[in-house]
Amino acid sequence: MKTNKDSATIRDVARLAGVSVATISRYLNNGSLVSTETAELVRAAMAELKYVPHPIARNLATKRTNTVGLVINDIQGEFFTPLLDGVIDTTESFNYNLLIFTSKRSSHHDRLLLGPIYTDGLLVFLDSLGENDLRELHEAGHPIVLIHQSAPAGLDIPVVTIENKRASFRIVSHLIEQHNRRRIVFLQGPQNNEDSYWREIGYQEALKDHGLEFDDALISRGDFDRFVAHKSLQTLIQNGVEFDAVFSGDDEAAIGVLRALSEAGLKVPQQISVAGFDDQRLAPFLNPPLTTAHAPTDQVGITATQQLIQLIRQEPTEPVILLPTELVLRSSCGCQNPLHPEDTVPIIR
Amino acid sequence: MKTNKDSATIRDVARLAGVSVATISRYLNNGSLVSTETAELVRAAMAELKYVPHPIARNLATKRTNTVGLVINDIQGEFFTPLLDGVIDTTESFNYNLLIFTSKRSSHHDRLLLGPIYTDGLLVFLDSLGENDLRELHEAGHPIVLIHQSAPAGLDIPVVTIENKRASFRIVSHLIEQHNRRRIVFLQGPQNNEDSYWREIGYQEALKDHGLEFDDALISRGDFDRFVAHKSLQTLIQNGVEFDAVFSGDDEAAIGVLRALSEAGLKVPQQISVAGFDDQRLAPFLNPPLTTAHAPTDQVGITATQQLIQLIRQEPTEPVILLPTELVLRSSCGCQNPLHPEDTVPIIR
DNA sequence: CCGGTTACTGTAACCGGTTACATAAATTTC
DNA sequence: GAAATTTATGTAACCGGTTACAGTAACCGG
Repeated sequence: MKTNKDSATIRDVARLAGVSVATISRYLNNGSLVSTETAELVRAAMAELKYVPHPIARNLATKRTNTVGLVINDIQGEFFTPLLDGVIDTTESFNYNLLIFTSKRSSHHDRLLLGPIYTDGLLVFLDSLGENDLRELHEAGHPIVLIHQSAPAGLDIPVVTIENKRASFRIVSHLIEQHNRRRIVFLQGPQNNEDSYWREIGYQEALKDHGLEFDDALISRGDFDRFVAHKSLQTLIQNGVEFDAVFSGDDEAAIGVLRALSEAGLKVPQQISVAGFDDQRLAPFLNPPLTTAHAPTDQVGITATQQLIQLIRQEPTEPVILLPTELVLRSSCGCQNPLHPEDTVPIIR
Repeated sequence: MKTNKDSATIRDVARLAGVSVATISRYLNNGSLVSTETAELVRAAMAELKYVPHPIARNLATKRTNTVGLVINDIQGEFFTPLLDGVIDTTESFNYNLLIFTSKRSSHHDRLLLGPIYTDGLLVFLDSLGENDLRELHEAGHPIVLIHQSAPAGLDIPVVTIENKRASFRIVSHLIEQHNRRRIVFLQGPQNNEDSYWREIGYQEALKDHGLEFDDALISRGDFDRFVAHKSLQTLIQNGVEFDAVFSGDDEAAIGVLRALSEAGLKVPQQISVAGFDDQRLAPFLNPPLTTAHAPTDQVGITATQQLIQLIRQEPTEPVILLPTELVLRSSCGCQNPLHPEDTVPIIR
């Protein structure tokens, strides 16, 4: 509509300033290459024309895009928002753009090849990318940082995730030491989920450390899903398996656990202690409020993005970063008096 | 590392196929322009070289980017995930990329000018963009769709939002008709928030429709914030204002309301009915489970993106789309028996 | 005063596509 | 069978930047 439909180009500026386009470009990219007087001319011309360099033309010429890509397949889920929040904060403060790729549809190979062209580097969440794609991108020299997933054998791709094992160890130890629990159910996450793997290791180590023997019958599937966890617990109860606590693998599964226990008439925490993992937004609102481990998901986003930018800039990076998790004691383990009505309507996370 | 460091260009393909670059380009963009035999040659050459067109070069030449931008300032908040989910689904199915802009930092004017170059169109959420920026972009002919915010006077920018007034009317009518409430508190959202504005109108119309008179003393601020709502309700109670229900404006504020009522020893829903708006993930987990209106946020994302793509393609669009909201009756209004323990550990949203 | 730096600047090729225009062959029209 | 049209293709300019290379002027040391 307006006359500024096509904005000024570098050649317009050059003409107005009476210099060559190379000089404008130099002024833009490294001011020190231009004399003070010329710089002033250029500045004036740019201002007059309201010149803004065309980033796409620049991308094409430099083969840099100033954009990082986030590859993720499941947008749902509580952790996504804080993760993205951290990523955005960091990309913004380094003046990078953020492009989101999801691999819901199997258009993988079309889009993946686009990735390296549209972005200077990729943040890859969980198993959003298969090993082959990962290997291919990495070997093509494209910077990648993995989130909540370790690198396939032989690929030195930096990883950022959370300290699952230690937190899991502490949760289980807490149930044993403070609440005198002896038969603690563990619900596994989805197949091949690394978070779940380490949580299970932490669980086992805590048992061992306290002289409790590992009982296979206490291990069941939760899939980080309330329905699956609900079903698993029902089965456990029906089969008459004895237990006095449930470590549900994550908070989402804890919802199903609490439900199943409630339906079976089992009191939490009086009869059964329950603990989750993640400290999702709704954890304090469960009944009773859920004891869990706080996963610093926003920090994961921040740290992973920082690592990626360092990688892009060819600065040194850490091969593996484990961010510390923090125990959050609420009522479901038995720590606080769950009869206080206020506890069920918390105002603070 | 590998030999494919620099991938094949259109000229490589042209050489191998023994045709001109223009022919390759034509084959790529409109197959019907090249003869069947030539097409076969081109196809073979492309396959042999594993040729993939360089999207950025294409962007530069065509001035189209196949990318839509989402401008949003608050990543936090429950509604963001479903919104984004809808946007991603839709951009993916139309083969568009998605670029996220946030305007946390006031680097507005640097980045905004980038917007139109990096993207073919913008989804603008709430008040992420000031009226001036909006006007400027719109007048420069850049496609925009507004989400949860109506267009500034004189700008015919399509809008997608939810049907606040009707849902609000139904909630309040429900409290009056089914639960015989007469003095219903309404907590306003943040200043100038349009959702809140229409919810308040709906509230007033429902009162009027049922012959109840509007009482200024029952209106207070909630700001869609649990702390603000908590404080407001405390004040109301201290001042001895009589009321028998609270419509908290949104679910987040309802948390503070429930807390304040619980602290004051007021029973929900026996003495006071409470209703929220949005149907956030945690609404069923509040105590008692919250009666609210379900906001179809994922649909908002889908619809807005569809509108934007239509706008980009110069197809006709709707000036305003109001998506229907749905009443979700739980216990906090008095509808279900809140003493059933299962109700406080729901397994279904 | 002369060869060697240093500081600026311009020319022009290049990044990898698209597309207006021109041309030649094939087809249709009368 | 000539003119008009259609179909297929090539040539080269263009999108808007960057940058290798070359050239000129000023500066420096001996």
